[in-house]
Amino acid sequence: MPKIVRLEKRRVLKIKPSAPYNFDRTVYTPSHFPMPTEIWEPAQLWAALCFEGKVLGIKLENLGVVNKPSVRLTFYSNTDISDLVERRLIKEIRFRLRFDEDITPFYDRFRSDEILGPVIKRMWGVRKRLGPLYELIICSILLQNATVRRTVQMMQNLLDKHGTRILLDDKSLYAFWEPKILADATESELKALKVGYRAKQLIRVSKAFALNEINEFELRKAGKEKAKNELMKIYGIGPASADILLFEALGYYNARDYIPRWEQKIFSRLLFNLKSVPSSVILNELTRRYGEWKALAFYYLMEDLFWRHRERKIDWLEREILL
DNA sequence: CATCAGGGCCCTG
DNA sequence: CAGGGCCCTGAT
Repeated sequence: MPKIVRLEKRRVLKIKPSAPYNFDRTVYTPSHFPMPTEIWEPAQLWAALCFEGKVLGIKLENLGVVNKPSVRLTFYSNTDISDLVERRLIKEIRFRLRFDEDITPFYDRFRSDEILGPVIKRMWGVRKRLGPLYELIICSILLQNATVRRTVQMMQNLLDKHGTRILLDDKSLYAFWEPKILADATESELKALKVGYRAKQLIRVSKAFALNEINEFELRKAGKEKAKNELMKIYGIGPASADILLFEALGYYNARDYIPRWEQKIFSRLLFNLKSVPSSVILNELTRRYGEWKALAFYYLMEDLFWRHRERKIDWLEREILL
């Protein structure tokens, strides 16, 4: 059982993101499996994070509208946070939530694309939020060769054992452990949490982070090819996971060179209105249409589909993908 | 009951 | 560069 911590409110501030900014569709991604590190409700997001070794809670509230965005940010913690750490934290949150990004070049270019155009209208102001590299690496390892259901279970087991459960308002959520914790764990200890052969990978990647052999901030500056190279050196990270990380942690909007089976089925429909098109053909079409924006375009298409499905069930998606 | 695939990756030949 | 094995679980 994890230690449970109730955090105290520390600081509130207001941020004005550049317009357009679609709060709900940026902070919540219905195609992703739910992470116990955060809870979303319309216009609100609660999140737990481990930042510079401290367990923190944050709450984001949407006070504006897409074309006149405004966000209230509240920090919670139990330890003192220096002004310097706080400034870095705010900077990091601005960065991850893409508050200051100009998304309009993407819209200008694809507004009249027959497939992406209508999607852009519905997804107006959506940014690709970036996630913490270490957490995303753990996620991608847990996703491999597993059903989503099992991935969720492995994640829960790990967080129950090694994470910190925090309470914010009436919400209960989990902050990740520091890499050092898993770096010092034994394989059999982790296997008890039902992660199977992934135990070895989890330990090795955690060691690399604990020893600062992988540094998220360095990788952000490294450039795409170098970053990809470094990521693929990690035991347990191959081409599929590297794509995810380049896009979701480092923000490369063209990082999409691999299509897993379940996404292949979806994009056969979205791009060709067919049941099964080879992934190589999908990839070529994606590149032909969207070039350097192909990963972001892919993301827009995918999330739009799942938002539509949320609002009004899409039969084939339910039947063929979500069982 | 057994068998198998599931949102890959590593290792071997 | 093709193919087997990997931990576990729920589906068949």
